[in-house]
Amino acid sequence: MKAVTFDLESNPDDPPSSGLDKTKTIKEIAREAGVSTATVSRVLNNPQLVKQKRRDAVLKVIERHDYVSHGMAGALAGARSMTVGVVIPTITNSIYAASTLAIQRVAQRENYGVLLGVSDFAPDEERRIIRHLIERRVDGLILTGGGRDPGIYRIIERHQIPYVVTWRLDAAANCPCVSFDNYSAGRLAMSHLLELGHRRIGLICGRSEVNDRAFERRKAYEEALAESAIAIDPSLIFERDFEFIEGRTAMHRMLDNADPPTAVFAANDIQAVGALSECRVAGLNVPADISIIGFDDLPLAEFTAPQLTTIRVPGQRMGHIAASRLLAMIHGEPNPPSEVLPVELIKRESTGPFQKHVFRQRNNAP
Amino acid sequence: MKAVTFDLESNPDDPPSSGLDKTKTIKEIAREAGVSTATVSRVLNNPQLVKQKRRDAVLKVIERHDYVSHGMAGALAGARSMTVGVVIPTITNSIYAASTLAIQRVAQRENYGVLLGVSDFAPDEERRIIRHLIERRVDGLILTGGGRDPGIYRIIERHQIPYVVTWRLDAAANCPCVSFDNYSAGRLAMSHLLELGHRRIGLICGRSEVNDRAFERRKAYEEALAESAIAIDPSLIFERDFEFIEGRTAMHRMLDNADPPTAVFAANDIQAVGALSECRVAGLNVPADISIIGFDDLPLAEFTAPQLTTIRVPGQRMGHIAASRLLAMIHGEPNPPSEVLPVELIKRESTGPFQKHVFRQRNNAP
DNA sequence: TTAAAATTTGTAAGCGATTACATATATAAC
DNA sequence: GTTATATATGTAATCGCTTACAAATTTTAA
Repeated sequence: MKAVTFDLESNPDDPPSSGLDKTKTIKEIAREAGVSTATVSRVLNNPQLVKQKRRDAVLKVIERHDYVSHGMAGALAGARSMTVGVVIPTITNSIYAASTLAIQRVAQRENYGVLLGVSDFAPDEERRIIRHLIERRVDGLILTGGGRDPGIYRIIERHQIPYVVTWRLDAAANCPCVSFDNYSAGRLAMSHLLELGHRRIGLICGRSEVNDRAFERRKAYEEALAESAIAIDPSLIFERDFEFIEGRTAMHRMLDNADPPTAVFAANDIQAVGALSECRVAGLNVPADISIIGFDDLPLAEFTAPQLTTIRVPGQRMGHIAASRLLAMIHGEPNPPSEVLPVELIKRESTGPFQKHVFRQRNNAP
Repeated sequence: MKAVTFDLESNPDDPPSSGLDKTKTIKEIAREAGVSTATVSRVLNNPQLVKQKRRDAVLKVIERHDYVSHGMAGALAGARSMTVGVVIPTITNSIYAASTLAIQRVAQRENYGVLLGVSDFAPDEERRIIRHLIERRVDGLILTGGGRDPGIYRIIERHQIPYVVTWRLDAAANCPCVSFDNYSAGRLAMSHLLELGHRRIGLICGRSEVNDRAFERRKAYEEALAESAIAIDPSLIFERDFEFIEGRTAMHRMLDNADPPTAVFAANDIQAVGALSECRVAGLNVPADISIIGFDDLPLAEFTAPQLTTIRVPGQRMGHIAASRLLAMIHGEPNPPSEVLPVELIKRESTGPFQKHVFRQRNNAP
């Protein structure tokens, strides 16, 4: 306010008294460089259209004033914001780090900025974030996982914003997905356990109502058991938040079971590590007494004691491909088909063959 | 392009043939609701200025069309973008998760959106991100750590964007800092080790040239030793990236030392966990054979084997306070003073008293 | 009932860039 | 040396919104 009043007193033709004055506009840069605003704009966006000599002169002025173009004005006029929005559920653990980083790198290479929103697994928050990103007129959107209110897709589509979904496979979706198949990845984990001879298997996973990845993995668990003619025991299934401590407490209750499992499928590494630590506290030997398999193959998985057997998920590749596809869509190419990437079983130390004798002992102790 | 041509053919007074047509503007909403654009704008930004009845009518139209205001146009006209930018070095590990989440919550409460940039510890990338955020005309900026080119501050200040710095303490900075004192936190860790009787102490930390937190912690390490009249042995100091594996390899080399340390200060929990796992592989008992203290108190620290002794850093509080301060600045309040929060030593299982006998044994083995 | 005050709405001038188009200048072709 | 072609620059309309100000309406006070 004060600054404005002050400005009126000074002659606009006067050179600024000090270097550090108010934000410069393209017009002022143009005047100072003795060119039109169009030329300045071209120097910034299509340098090859401006003669070398003039270009250098303009650049010098730009640098002298630390001029940064007003992106909003640019986006308004030019209709491109040069930004993509990325929405992930959490940064509390590093599950989405690899894919996010890959997205950022690809975007940056093409001079796009990335706006990251963290929904904290809350649908309302995710919706708010998406609206905010649309308001900022991102040129494209990368969403994580599925299972959201279809209204959200409608909004995005109304605004004709290209988007791709990662970490979830939905062949029927009307947008490209870049993912692995959570269901068959879950089956892969279960096969491993089953092949080791385990028949009493517990499950720890995320909340399947708000997390479709958890849902798919749980389904894999249940169907794998069914196909092996093993009854599903609800007292061996725990849906919890993505926290170490939740894995621990779930495991604790699992061990309290009258007939505890000989193996546990923890549908993410975080909970698996929590479960692992609970076993240690309980004096159980993994995998001799009980096998644990995780999911994700976080960097951490290699550094636990014992090292965690898990399912490696192609985080980086998903991010890379999703970003590339999105950029292509932004550039006007037609929607690419969905892409399904392979996962991999990483056998480490936390799973081993079923041994019937060992493990009833502990439970018989006082 | 095609759409534009097409539009010309249709009578602008015609009602749209289907619900799903091109993005609506405030003008169209206004026309359809039978009010002026000013009224629509007020419904969105100052609802109390519009009579109930009319407001409801406008809202109905807005909802029918999933209208989302063009934030860029708004920011251009109104000079507020309702967004704050946050720049952190990494999301690969969860060190900055707590503070970032807290920022997001505070911002959201006041209806601000958060744009998150991840610099991946690269100064150039950080600069690019900051420019991009300025271009998007964020209303405020929260930076992580110090040690960056002063030119960056100049740019931010030229654009008169309020900003605060977290995770680093710099009383002399001309912007508010919200942090703990990395140096004295480092001293706290060292005191713990020293009090346990250790005199041969190794250090694993981040790269002190690009990371001022690492620098401060290293300084604490060196000065603590100096004050205890212990010579600094460069062969016991390892500056590495923030990765588990780096902690492991650093530890490996440390154990190869002709005179290996009896304790290690790992200046972050990630590297500490790496070190821990290397000890296990080497058949060393922590803390009987060697003590390890971490830094940060990640959620993970409680779930390692053994549980990690570490320095608890007030991540969440930093984020909360930083965001609150920033919002106040955005609302025109004068810059608050810097704030220094306390840290805490969390004693768990990975540190224990010096025991001279045990540990030369291993090294004497073939 | 009427004037004054308070509330509600509309009008229209920007905000700071981009870009189609017109114009000016340089290069090429004959 | 012209004329045609290509290149370089400028002019000014435009993007969609906010908001100062003016105008209209309602409420309050006398």
